Amino acid sequence: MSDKDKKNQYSNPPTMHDVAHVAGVSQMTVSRVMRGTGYISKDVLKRVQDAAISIGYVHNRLAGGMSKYDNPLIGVVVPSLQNRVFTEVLSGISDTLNNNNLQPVFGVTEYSLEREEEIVFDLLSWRPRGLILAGLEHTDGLRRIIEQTGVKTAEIMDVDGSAIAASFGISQKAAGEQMAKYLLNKGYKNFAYIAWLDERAKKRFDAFKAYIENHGGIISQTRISPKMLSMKEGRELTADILSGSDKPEVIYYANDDLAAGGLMHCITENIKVPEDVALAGFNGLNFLEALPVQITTTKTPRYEIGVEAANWISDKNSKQEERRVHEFDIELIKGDTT
Amino acid sequence: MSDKDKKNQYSNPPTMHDVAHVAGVSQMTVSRVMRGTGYISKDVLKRVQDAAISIGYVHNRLAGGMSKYDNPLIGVVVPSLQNRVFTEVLSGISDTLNNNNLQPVFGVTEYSLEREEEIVFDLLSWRPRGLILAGLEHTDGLRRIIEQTGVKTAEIMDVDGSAIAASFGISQKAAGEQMAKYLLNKGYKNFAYIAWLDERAKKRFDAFKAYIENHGGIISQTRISPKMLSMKEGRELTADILSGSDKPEVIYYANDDLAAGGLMHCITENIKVPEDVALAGFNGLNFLEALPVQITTTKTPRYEIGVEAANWISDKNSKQEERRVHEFDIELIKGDTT
DNA sequence: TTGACATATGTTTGCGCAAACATATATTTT
DNA sequence: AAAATATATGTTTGCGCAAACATATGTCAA
Repeated sequence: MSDKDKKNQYSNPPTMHDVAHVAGVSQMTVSRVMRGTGYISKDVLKRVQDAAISIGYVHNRLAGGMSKYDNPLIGVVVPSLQNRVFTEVLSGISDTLNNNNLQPVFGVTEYSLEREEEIVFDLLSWRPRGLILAGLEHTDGLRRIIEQTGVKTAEIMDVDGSAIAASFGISQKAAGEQMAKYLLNKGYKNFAYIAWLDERAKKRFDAFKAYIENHGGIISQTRISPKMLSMKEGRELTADILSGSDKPEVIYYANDDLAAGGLMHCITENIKVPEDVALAGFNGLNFLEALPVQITTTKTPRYEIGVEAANWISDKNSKQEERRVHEFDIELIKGDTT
Repeated sequence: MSDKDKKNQYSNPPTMHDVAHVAGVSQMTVSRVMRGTGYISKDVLKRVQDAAISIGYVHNRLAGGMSKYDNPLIGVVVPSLQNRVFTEVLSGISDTLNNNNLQPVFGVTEYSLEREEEIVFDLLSWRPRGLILAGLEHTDGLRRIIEQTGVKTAEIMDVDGSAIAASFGISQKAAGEQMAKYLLNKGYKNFAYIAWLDERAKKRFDAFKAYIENHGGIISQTRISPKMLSMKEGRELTADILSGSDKPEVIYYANDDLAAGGLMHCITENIKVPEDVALAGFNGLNFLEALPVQITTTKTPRYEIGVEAANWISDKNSKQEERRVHEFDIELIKGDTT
C-alpha cells in the first residue's frame, strides 16, 4: 500500500484519532505524546511519533486551546519595525519566548495609540496567555479591555508613569537629567535639540530641558518633527541649525541615528567636534562603535529589557497584581563628541 | 445593578451566548456581527455591539477557526531581526497583512535551517492560512511537511533556485554579475571581498567571482566569516586588508553595513576613496544617503518584496500550484566610491 | 397578485482536542 | 504479604464557535 493510499484512509487533515489508530493507542495517549506531558513508555512514544510522521499529522492547537485562555501565545505590540530599538527588544523577546515554548504574535502600531487598541483587541481574539506592549501610554479603551479580560500584561521601554501591571524599562526622565547634568558640567550653556518625538523622547526632553533651564543653560534652538526621522534628516537638520547665526555649543539628539547624521555633516563640512559644536545622542546602538569618532550617548539595555519582560510573562508564578516596576540601569557613554 | 453584578451572571470569560442573551438575539447573529458577514439590521448591529462592550466580550477565534484550516493567521519566518533587510521586508509584510485582515505569527531562525523546520512545524499547529519563508534553501523535512499539509507557501528574497510554490525576490546571481561587470568596466582588476555568508550572499559572490575571473580580474583577498558581521567588523576587516602589502583596487562587501564600516576606516585614516581603494556594497539601505560620500551599491526593493509576497498569500485566487516566480528589479547605484 | 429575489434572523450540528477522572500494572516500602 | 506509591494508559465529556440549512418578512417587477 502506497503512502498516499494509507493517508486516504484517514481524515484530511489527519487527526489525533488517526494517529492513535495507526499507533494502536488511544487519542489521549497521542495527545500526551504531542505535548510531552504525563507518563509515556518508550515503546509507545516511538510508535506514536512514527505514526504521526507516517500519516503527516500536525498538532492542532486551536482545538485543545479552545476556551482555556492559557495557550502558548503571547501578543507583542510595538510601534515600528524600522526603529532598531524595537527590533532589538523584539529579538530579546523572541529568543526568550522560544526558550519557554511560547509563540509571539506581532502587531505594529506605527506609533498610533488608536491602532494599538485595535491591534490588541484583535490579538486577544487568539486568547494569548500574555501581552507585551510598548510604553505606558494607552487609550482608555485599551486599559479597560485589559482589565476586563485580565490578560497578563507587561509594558516595556519606559517606567516613568503608571503601569497597568508590570513595567520593564529605563527612566527616560533620569536619562534626560543625567545627560543635561553631564553637559552642563562640561561647561556648555547654549543647547540645541533635534528630535522626532515619540512618547519616550518627549519625557526625556522635558526632563533635560527642565534641568538645563534650572541650572543656567538655555535651549536656544529646537528642530522637532512629528514624523519619524532618520540619519539623513539628522544630517540635514544639523546643517540647518549650524547655518544660522546663533550657533549652539551642543546639539542633543533624540537618538543615535540623528546624532550620527549630525556627525556626518560635521565630517563632510570639516566642522570640528567638539570644538565647534558638541554632539550627544541616545541609545548606544552598536553601529556607533564603527564611526570615526565615538559619539557621547546614553546606553540602554534594549535586548535585556525584552528578555526580562518575556521571562516575566512566561513565569507562571508572576502575578499581574504585583505591579512590579523593573527599572534598568543606563550608562552615560562619554565619547569624543563632547 | 452594577456592571460587575451584570457580568457575573454570565460565563467567565463571556461567550457569544452571553452577548446574544443581553442583546436579545441568537448566538449566530452575534457571530455574524463579530465577523461582519451576512445580513444584519442597523438596530441589531448596535444592540449586539453594545451588549458585547457591556459584558466585556472578546471574540474567540480559536473556537470557530477549529478544524477549518482557513483562519486569518500567516506564519512568517525570517533568519534574524537584527538585520535591517529582514525588518524592512517584515514591515512590508506586516502592513500588507493588516490591510487584508490577516495576522502574522513570527519566528526567527538565527540562520539555521534545522531551527526553521522546527519553527514551521510549530507554527503549523496554529493552522495558518499561509506561510512566508526566507530563501529557497530548506530541509527535506520542511519541504515534506509543506507538501503534506498543503499550506500555501511564499518564499522571499531570492529567486535563483527551485521554489516550493511562489517566490518573490531578486536574482542574487544577476546582482553579483552586474556589479562585477560594472567594476571591471571601470578598469579595476584586483578585488577583495568581505562578507559574512548567508545563502543569498553566497550566490551573489559565486556569480561575482565567476564573472570577474572569466574576464581577466582576480580576487586577491577574501575575509569571509561564518557569523554575522556588522559595520564595526566591516571597518576592522577593511583595516586588515589594507594593512597588507598586496592592496586591492576595490573591496566588494556583502552588504552596506560592512561597506559603510570600510568607508569609516578610510575616513579615519585619510585613505582616498576611490583613488586609493574603491568600495562597493549591497542593498541600498537608506542610511547610505546620510554618509559623507555615496557608496556604490545595488539597491533592492525590500519593502516591496514583503508587500507582494503578503498580497499573494492574502489573495484567495492565487494558487500554490502555479509556482510563479516574481523577480524584482535591482538598480546599481553608481556612487562616489568607485 | 403572484412570484422572484433581497434582506434578516434562527436551529442544529460537529469541529479536535485536553481536563478530569478511572483503571491497571509495576515497583518500592513497611 | 500487604500497603503505598510510581508509572502507564483509557473513557467520557464539553469547550465556543461557524457552516449548513431553515425560516421568516420585505420589496420589486411583471
